[in-house]
Amino acid sequence: MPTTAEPPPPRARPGRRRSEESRRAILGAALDLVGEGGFAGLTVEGVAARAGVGKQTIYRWWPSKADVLLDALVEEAELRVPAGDHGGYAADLRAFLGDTFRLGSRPWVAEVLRALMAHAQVDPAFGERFRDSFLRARRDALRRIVERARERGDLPPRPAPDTVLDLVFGVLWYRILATREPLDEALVGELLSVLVRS
Amino acid sequence: MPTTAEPPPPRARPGRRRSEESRRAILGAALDLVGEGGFAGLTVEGVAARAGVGKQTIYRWWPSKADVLLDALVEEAELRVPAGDHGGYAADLRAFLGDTFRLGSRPWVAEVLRALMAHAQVDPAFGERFRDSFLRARRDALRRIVERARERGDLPPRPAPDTVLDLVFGVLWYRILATREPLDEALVGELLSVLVRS
Amino acid sequence: MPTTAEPPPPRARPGRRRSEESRRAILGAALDLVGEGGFAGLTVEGVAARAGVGKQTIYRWWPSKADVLLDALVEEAELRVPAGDHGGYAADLRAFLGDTFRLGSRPWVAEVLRALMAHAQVDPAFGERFRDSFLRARRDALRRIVERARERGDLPPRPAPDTVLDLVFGVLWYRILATREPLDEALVGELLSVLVRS
Amino acid sequence: MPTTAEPPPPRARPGRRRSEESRRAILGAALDLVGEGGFAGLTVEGVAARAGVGKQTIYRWWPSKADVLLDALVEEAELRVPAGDHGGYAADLRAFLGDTFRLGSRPWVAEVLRALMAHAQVDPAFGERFRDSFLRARRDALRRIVERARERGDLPPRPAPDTVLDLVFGVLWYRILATREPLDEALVGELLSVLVRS
DNA sequence: GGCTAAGCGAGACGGTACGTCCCGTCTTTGC
DNA sequence: GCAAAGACGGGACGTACCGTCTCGCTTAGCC
Repeated sequence: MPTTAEPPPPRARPGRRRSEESRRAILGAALDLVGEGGFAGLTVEGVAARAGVGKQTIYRWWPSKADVLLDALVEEAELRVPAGDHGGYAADLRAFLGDTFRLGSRPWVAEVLRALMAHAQVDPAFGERFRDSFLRARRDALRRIVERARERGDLPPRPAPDTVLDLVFGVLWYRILATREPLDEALVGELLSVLVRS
Repeated sequence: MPTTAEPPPPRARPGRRRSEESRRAILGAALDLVGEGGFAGLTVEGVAARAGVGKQTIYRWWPSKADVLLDALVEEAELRVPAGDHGGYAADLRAFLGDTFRLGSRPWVAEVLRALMAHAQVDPAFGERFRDSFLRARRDALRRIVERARERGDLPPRPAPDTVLDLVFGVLWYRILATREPLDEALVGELLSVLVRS
Repeated sequence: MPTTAEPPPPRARPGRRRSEESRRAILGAALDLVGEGGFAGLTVEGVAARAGVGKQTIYRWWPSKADVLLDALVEEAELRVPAGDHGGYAADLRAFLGDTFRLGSRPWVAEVLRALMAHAQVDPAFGERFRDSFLRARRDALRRIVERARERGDLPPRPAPDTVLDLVFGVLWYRILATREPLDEALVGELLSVLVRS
Repeated sequence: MPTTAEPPPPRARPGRRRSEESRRAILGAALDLVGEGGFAGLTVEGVAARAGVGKQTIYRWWPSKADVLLDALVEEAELRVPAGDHGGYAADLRAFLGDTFRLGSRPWVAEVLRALMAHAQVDPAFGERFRDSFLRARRDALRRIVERARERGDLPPRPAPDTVLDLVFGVLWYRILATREPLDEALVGELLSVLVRS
């Protein structure tokens, strides 16, 4: 008799359930503290104290304080992947860049992104998680746009699809991390001129 | 006849001179420790112990351990600015990218660059120093190449000079920090195709 | 029937309890180190290392290293207050002096007493604690003996009770701190001849 | 021909002479600092800075900062030994106690005495110097008085001469170090009643 | 209703590194 | 050769957080 695949029972364990209230308080406190003192001002002890929570509760659910922050970012910033179809490569790109830059222009988001990328360099385990979840999702969204253009025959022969991703995210992160210049409409135009060769 | 102002004699103060031996030992120890354990393994106490030096001697001459590392990088990697004239924009660019990528391909250099950029996000004061010295010098070198091309009439109308800088360094840093893919010859080709529009 | 007020239960707080093992290890390490290198050889770092304990655990429970040492002395030396009734002033005094001198003749006790009195001069806050707890308790014990003699009519008119305390403890401490001559039976006789005027 | 003993030439060494000005500035600065922050506030670096002097100059002439302080005390307090003859034991004692207590009642003197006795416990080498010079001189002064009384037949049979010294200096130091009660006329009376048995 | 099993706030624990203070020494220029 | 200046190796300070480990308590499913 073949065993049928069971849908995993969503909840059968005894014991107290995870506190939604604490979870929210922790994410909120993490954002608060990063906003106030940058990533250097974000400590597990500080989050616990601010959230009115025991440190153990944080360590129980997140492997590091950067993971807390990443969760907070995803939850708070409504990080939808904007890969909708706007009828053409240029229009799709413009929409993607507009959405992405608009998000990265909110100061606290930029601050959190800086903190995450910095921590990814220092904590290799988090670095892997960060690349494999957050960064990959962003790349995949843009890759879908490029792929769609290729299928349409919309895509210029150069630069190659992967280079498109490197150029777009390279400039984005470089401005956030290094020059701190705004992600503005002018930059969208420059990028489009490079990528679309109108 | 009035005496003309003399250039001030470079040294007249009393007191023991700064120890060149200690300075070198500190820079060497910093590179060693970063190589062994990443930036997380770099501590002022560790550097002092490894270099056979008092902690105060480090704090006396560098504002933070990241500044030590930056000095060590500049001194060790012979960071010459490769803006020589190769006869044309494409050739100049190719030379610059080759030099730069060759340097960034050495693993310990990449490790140090990651550490510095990460610390620049966490320590705002160091961030400013890092931007205003190291990053600016790199940008200026490339800017001179672009400028020379513009004077020659060699420069394509798009992308704009500043965008060139953002694209080149954006991709460079993005690969170092995020994707960790190699800075190889293929990337040089891709960049040239975008920037020169052959 | 109303319930009568109950004495508060001695422990209801959450959180891990203080480690008795660490407490003992700290006191023991403090005595060891003073024995080996005098008070100058007693450092918080040394105690922590020797006791296998974090420095914070010491700072959490004692305001200074001298307080650690005082606790260790009180605990280790079984500092009972020898104010038993031996039938008369002279006998009481003789018993008190014998007990006290016997204690102060143990080399490590003398070493600790020197360290405590010295630190009391250097650290005013500890000085106050030292006077108000340790020194006061010793004085009170002798004062009870003198008081009992006064009630019995046993007490000579001079010296006044407070002067008795000053003379006894004065000589005791002077020998410990200054001359370092032994606290021997001869001194007991001399003091008795002065205080009792037999 | 026998060589005649030459009187040592009082000054023949080459080089700059010891600066009297620096010496005075150092002693003054030491007293200032002890007055301001107790012995804990007395550091060699502090004295050097306050006196406008190099640290080496201090180390050249004094083995420890406590020796500086001792010199300052001796120089400043005009520590004459008051063993003049007043015609009888009681009168001599009264004069000695009066002089001594008057000196010890000046707050800065008491502070310095506390510091010296404390440091003598912590630094064994200084302890020996302190006992063999300062403390011994005080004891000798009182011993001369007692001796004179003995020769006159003025001295009571008890307490023994050495006990007299222990009692007097014991009470004196005990008040300075432990109880911090004033060295007043009442105490002189009490001591006389014990020592003279009028 | 009692039992077992989480999860919770609280907080003490062994550690590591921080940045500072001061030590006592050494080295330089200048008198 | 003494003096001021000041850098040097070293050691301890007291603090801040780390990540772990009990506590007493609460909240859930299960027999």
